[in-house]
Amino acid sequence: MLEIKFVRQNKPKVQKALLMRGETVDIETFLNYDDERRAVLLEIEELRRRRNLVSQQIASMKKDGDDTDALVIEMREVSNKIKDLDKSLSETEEKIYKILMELPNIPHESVPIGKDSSENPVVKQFGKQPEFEFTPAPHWTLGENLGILDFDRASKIAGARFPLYLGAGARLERALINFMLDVQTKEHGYKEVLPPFIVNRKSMTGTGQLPKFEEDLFKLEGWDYFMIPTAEVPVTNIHQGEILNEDILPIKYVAYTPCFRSEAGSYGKDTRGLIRQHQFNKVELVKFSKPESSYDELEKLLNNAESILQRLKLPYQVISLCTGDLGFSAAKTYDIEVWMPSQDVYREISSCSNFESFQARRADIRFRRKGKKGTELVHTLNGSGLAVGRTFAAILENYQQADGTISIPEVLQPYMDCSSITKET
RNA sequence: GGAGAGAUGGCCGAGCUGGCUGAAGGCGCUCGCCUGCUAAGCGAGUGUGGGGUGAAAACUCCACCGAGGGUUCGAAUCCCUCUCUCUCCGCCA
Repeated sequence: MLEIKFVRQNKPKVQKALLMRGETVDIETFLNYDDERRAVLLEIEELRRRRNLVSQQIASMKKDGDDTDALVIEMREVSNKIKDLDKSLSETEEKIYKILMELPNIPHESVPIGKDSSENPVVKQFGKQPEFEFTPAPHWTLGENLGILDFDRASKIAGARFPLYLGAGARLERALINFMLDVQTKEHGYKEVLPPFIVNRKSMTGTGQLPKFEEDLFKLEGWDYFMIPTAEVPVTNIHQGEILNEDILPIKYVAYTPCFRSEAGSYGKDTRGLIRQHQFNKVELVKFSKPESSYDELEKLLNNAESILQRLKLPYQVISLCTGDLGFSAAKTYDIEVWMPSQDVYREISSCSNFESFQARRADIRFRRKGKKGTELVHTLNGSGLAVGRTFAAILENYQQADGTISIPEVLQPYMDCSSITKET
């Protein structure tokens, strides 16, 4: 959410930002509602002031035994007037709120301008793409042949787009989760949290999934509860409505959670394999930062996420999302894309964003500076560190051998108790 | 599922027979003072949001005592609905 005052005072800037995002929102109408709101507010406040004054007068007159009937009658009318105006005010505010909640964040000045994902520049690359003396198989073929993935049975249990890991596959998934958590907690100073996987409407609104993107979520029948699409939601909302102490910033959390997404509108895309599932595992990094250091924190967060791929020796590249491809709540986003040999393409495996005060304003997360009065909104950031299912897929594909077995990256071997996955493991 | 108790400022905690209570007191924090009796004492200050005037400092107004309604000239205080927390019973793990 943007601040209404900011929109009022920076109309050209907001309009330009929306245009660069390819959004069409009528700021003019919005600001007219705001004018209307303030005009009515002024009137209401004047009436309230008068009522407050006279009410006190009535109190003291009663104490003296004076007759107050005339004043009481007059105030009865004033109160009715206030009630009417209040109603019209809340109607106007409703309209303003609706627009405000669906207004996306302003991109940071360093975000490249572009219309869609085809214009996202690559900002760095790491690792060498493996060369195979055979045609590399896709991970679903490898996984099914080894008996560690079973999509047929998964669809029997739940349906399309659900994973079933078996044996060494289940162990590899768990090894990855533990490895990622260990690196982030032991080496990068993140605090591990294990949050609820179901959240209420307020939390979803706080991080920006609602009200605009309800169709992307799984909602619980008969409850105003939603399955989390990412740990970002419960973890960012840990500090919802709080005023934080300056000296505990930045706060760094890492959380493993399953994630649930309806994937509405993605029919026909990535129909095979682990890339696009209704349920997948993710280790998420979340930060709360002071405004002046949030972009430094974004770079560090990105590096922390990258370090997982570096240790797994998986080739990847980092792209900076351009204005037209930026997510609703983000001011700036880097995507990390891992090399997928079977498709000869880099696939998104992490998304690291700075939301600045956009989420903090919605979720009401502030901090207080020492020796200064008043509070300020914190900046929130998050990034995958990493999407586990996609990491699993990348390992299968990049580490596949001619005989269809998978060698295990060295750093994972202590977690796996083996150095390769064969049919026998 | 049944019975009861509660929700007040950064925190703790009064007020709840309606009217100088935006809210006592304490803690914390900030600034200043003092200091031979040392994690002390003294003094002052210290909520949030919104509006108006102003270049700004500032001044001023309105709202906020879990949320939303109601009663009333006037509500933290009375009534209703909802949410959450706690205790006891039942049930399940």
